[in-house]
Amino acid sequence: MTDTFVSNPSFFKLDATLKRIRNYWQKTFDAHKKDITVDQWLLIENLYKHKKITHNELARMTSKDITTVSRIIELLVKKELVVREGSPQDRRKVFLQLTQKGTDKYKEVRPLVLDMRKTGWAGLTEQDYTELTRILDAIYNNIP
Amino acid sequence: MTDTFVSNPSFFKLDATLKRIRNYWQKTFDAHKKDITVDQWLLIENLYKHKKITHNELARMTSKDITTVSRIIELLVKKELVVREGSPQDRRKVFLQLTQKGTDKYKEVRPLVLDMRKTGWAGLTEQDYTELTRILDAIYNNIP
DNA sequence: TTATATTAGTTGCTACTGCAACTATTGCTA
DNA sequence: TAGCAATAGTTGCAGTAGCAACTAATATAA
Repeated sequence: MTDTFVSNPSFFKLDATLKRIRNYWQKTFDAHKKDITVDQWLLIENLYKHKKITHNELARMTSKDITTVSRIIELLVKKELVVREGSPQDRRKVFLQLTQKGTDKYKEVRPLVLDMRKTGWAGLTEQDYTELTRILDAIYNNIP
Repeated sequence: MTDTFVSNPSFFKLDATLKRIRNYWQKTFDAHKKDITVDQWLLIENLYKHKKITHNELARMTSKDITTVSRIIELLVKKELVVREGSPQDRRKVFLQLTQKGTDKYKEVRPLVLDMRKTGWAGLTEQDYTELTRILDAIYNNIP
């Protein structure tokens, strides 16, 4: 591997791309008055798929710090999109669930997200997707 | 492009990989007592390369908001790694430059960064790098 | 069974992000 | 040249990120 190669700013490119996507998503949510942030959406999406999970599990699934999840959930509870429910078996645990309003929000926002993903991948192939996944996974797993 | 494909969480994978890299870099900086954050490093790196630029130019180069750059620079000035110098030609502009201490910091930290890049790319080829760049650029340019 | 370790979650703190509103300065145009 | 638009930068605000220290509850080991 050449030195030029190693010096190249892949970190920067990842960061720039992600920011661009995040920005686009947020602007689209705002334009459609969805009253939601990108990260709030990510939590809702996972809660929809897994129905009833704890802060910890949600944190692992979303690659977020438990602290961060706890605070985003706080906001979602205030918006009445999520309810917290203590576990009777283990009183340390708190189960999270979408409310009806939360489920409705999911169904409202999901089409926007699908559209935006299509936009982002325009002109790219499934092969490209596989490659991207492979390379990102490799980098991820290289890091101690 | 299939629906399964579009539903796949590429955003999430990008985010997770970037967080992992960022975390690894920060922990390495801390372990070597470099007293610097990853984003502070990115600004220093660009100031080293471009010597004398404004907040605006630095923001464009790093894909950061001018606001963010302004505040990170504030911290770097406090650490005496950067000096601000008003432009006599255009009194709205402020030129930024590394101090000697800032230049020293750059030279101190740079080897760590090169090592970490090598670690991240272990087992991957230049071809992989080219592919990643191509795909990320395509996504970036697809976004309106 | 008591002491200790582990686990779940919250709170405090510092830093990065991005929008909106603001000041100061410069450029452009009627 | 007066008036307005554009540009550079800062400040206020809300949200995300992650570490450290904390509480509460559960699990484990002497």
